[in-house]
Amino acid sequence: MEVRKVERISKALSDPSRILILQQLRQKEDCLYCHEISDFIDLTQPSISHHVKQLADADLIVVEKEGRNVKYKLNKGILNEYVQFLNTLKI
Amino acid sequence: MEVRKVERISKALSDPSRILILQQLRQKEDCLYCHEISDFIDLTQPSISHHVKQLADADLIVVEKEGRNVKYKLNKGILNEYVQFLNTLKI
DNA sequence: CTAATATATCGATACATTTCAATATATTAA
DNA sequence: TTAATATATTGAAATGTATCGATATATTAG
Repeated sequence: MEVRKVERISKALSDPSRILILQQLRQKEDCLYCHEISDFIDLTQPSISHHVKQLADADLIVVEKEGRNVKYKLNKGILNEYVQFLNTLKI
Repeated sequence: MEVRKVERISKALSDPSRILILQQLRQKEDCLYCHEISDFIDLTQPSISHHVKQLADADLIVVEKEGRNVKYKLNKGILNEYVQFLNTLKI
């Protein structure tokens, strides 16, 4: 994995709201709807949209449109690649 | 691992200079001296000191004084904990 | 087609981070 | 003890990020 990508993923993971979104994604068994996020994050809609974008730009989540709703899934592949990179740092 | 800690480690990992320091640490087989960092990072001494501090505050590196020199080691334990946290996001 | 709903984008402000020059501290050498 | 070396801290400028209100876009409902 390229350093630029590691940077971007790390930055995406460096915010409490975004970590919470990923944790809820796991709890919801990998299928979180956009409008559900405001249930557990006390920020305005544009702010939440911004955080989701960071996660999507880092490829940590996959965005799927369902009519006028948006659904997110965790991209386990990229998380695995990231973990693999971290493991290379441990010799 | 607590979310605050995940945040701090992620932030430490979100900068190219800091990633490079960790990579060189691995190459030097876990024993990098402070003054060696300027060989591969083109920043002033205070900037390098700042980056090293971020890594140390995140517990990613262990700092050891050797006379007037400072030596760094990777903290593999914390990296393992971080990876373990990331794995909990994948169900 | 029009109104309502869901999400994204824009522009501005507040806050955080990076970087540097200058300076401080700590250790060794002379 | 004084000078030299290694690293840390401070303060400031530049840049980046988070947040919000306002607005745009896209989809569905009526």
